[in-house]
Amino acid sequence: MRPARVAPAHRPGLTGTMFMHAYRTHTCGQLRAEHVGQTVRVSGWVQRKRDHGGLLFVDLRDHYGVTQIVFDVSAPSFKQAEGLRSESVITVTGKVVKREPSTINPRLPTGEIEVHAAEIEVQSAAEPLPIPVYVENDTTPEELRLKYRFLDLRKDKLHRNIMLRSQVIASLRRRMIEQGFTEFQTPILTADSPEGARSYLVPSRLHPGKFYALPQAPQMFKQLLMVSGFDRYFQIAPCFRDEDARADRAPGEFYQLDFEMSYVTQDDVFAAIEPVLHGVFEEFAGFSKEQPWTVSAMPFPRIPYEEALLKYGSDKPDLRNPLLVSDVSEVFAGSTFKVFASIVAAGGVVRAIRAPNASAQPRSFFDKLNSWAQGEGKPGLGYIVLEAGGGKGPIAKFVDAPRLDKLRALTGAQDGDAVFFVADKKDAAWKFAGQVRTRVGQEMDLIEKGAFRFCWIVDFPMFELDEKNGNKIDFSHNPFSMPQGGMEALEKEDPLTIKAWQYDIVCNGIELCSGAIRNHKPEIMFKAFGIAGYSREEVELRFGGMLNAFRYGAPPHGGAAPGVDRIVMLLADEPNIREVITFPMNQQAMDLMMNAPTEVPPERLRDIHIRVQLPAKKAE
RNA sequence: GCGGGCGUAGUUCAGUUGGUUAGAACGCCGGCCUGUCACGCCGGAGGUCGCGGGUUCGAGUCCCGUCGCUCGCGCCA
Repeated sequence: MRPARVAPAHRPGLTGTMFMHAYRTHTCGQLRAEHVGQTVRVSGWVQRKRDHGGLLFVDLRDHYGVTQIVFDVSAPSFKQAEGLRSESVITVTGKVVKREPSTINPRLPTGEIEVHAAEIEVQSAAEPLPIPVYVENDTTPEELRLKYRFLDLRKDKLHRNIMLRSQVIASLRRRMIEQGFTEFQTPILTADSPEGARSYLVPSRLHPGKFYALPQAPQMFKQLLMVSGFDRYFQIAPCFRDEDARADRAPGEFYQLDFEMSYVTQDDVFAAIEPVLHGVFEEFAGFSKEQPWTVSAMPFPRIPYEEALLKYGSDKPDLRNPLLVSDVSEVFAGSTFKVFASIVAAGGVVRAIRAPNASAQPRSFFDKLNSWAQGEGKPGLGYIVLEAGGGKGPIAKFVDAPRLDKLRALTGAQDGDAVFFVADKKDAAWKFAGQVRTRVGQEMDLIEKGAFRFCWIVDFPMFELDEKNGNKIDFSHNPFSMPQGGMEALEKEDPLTIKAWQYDIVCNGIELCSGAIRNHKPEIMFKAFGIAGYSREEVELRFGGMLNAFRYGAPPHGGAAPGVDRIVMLLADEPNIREVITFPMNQQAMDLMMNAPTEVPPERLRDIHIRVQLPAKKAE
């Protein structure tokens, strides 16, 4: 890593050390052959010590690199150095010496030289470490890593991930400002929004019984900034949601590149953000990699929501996976394969995943997938292997020649391929077909490597049926999105067919960004909420602030919010989002290092008018 | 809330069909070592086998419960 700041150079002519900086003249990554002969002072952590009795080597590490320090038994500092434990912080003063050719370490940028220590000062002796800081193949349990995060962050990989994060955020800022966006801050203590995820609540001391909420996103504020005429807003915005964690979802808090633009159509939003994301991915595609990964060319492909569900079995398709899903219901409709035929007759569907050249796979390949499917709670995973113009496999005998031809036509399958089947009600079928697509792609090692594959998912439905609540119509995504077709569509069309100006960006199967053209017309909002079962009064009560703003001249506007943590996670090629967050909480939303959340003294609770009512303990 | 995986020394792990005093590596402590860069060699300390109960002559091992971590489902406008 190149030094971000330059340490004061050694001043020739000063032979003593009394005029030197107290801690360092150079960083541990800085010294080269050109410094040979200079007396320098370096400070850092004792990464490793190799004690030869009469000669002792210390790898001294700081943020910038590692320098080998040599202590000779004749030096007064030798005894002190011998007693050092790993990760102690020391300051060493000594002469830069060229290494003998045979002792040069080509793996270190500073490997041509070493510092012969004349003086040592121990700044901070380290106790024995609870977790190893410098080992290869680190398998320290995460619980301990999080508790001792300050040690964990010293490790090269995590240290570089966090530096990457900072650089990515700086790059995003620069690119947004270059596109004419202005950064704003918005409140952290704000009002609870009744829609969406669970909010974190903060009790008010001055207003007994009332609560602030931490923003799930600065959604309303950014729209209000548009109403205020600022035209192009962005913010690296902290967002707070009290929802359960996942590998790619940090509990509690995360960051979004939140932005909003006035007088724009969906295409304008795409044109604004695509170069930013494309640019930042191109810029950092080589992070920690032998070869930079390739990034989808602009414009990113646009896939309508319905098509994504059908062809990829997901609303966040991984385009690195070449497998596609197709609907083959008609192959089985009225066929002798009663299981599938009856599902189709009952309104269900049969979906097929073509696996090219899978006939070469051993029987165990299909058995393994079948038991995997059973493990997912499915009856199994049916398949047909196409060979010599016919079909093989457990269900092939139910598929006669004309139906087999139809299957080939619908899936594009040829001899040598296998086709897997998923039969179920429509929603369950696309979902599981997507899982099969992923699984088969992984098992056959078909997932493209070294690539960031982007796409837009567009035309999300405005409404959906909430089957858990008696088939009530509800917003399927964001209630503030503008329905395609506007008021006319709301008045005349079947709500379940109305699309919204709503879009996601997906990269390698991860939802990176979500956004919409907003509904800035109160009348259309009342109508949309009415369809979802909310009265005018309720809408007024819940969103009065924003509705009011829209009554005094609101520009048409829209935006989106790419997730910063996920961007960094993809660039760092980390499977877990905690690897790109400096001080993450664990899956239970606890900060193991700072010990949060924690109980507070009763007087603090009295201040904020809170009485704790703990859940009843389970009966023994 | 539900399901899968894991839980043995400071750390990573091994531990046979249930059978003597639970082992190894790294780390730690002590000693030796002048060219290492994962330095090497010798010695030593270090264990409520997550916790509770049960079966058994005998449990790290089998059974039940429970707790913790993690991955997933639910959840995530």
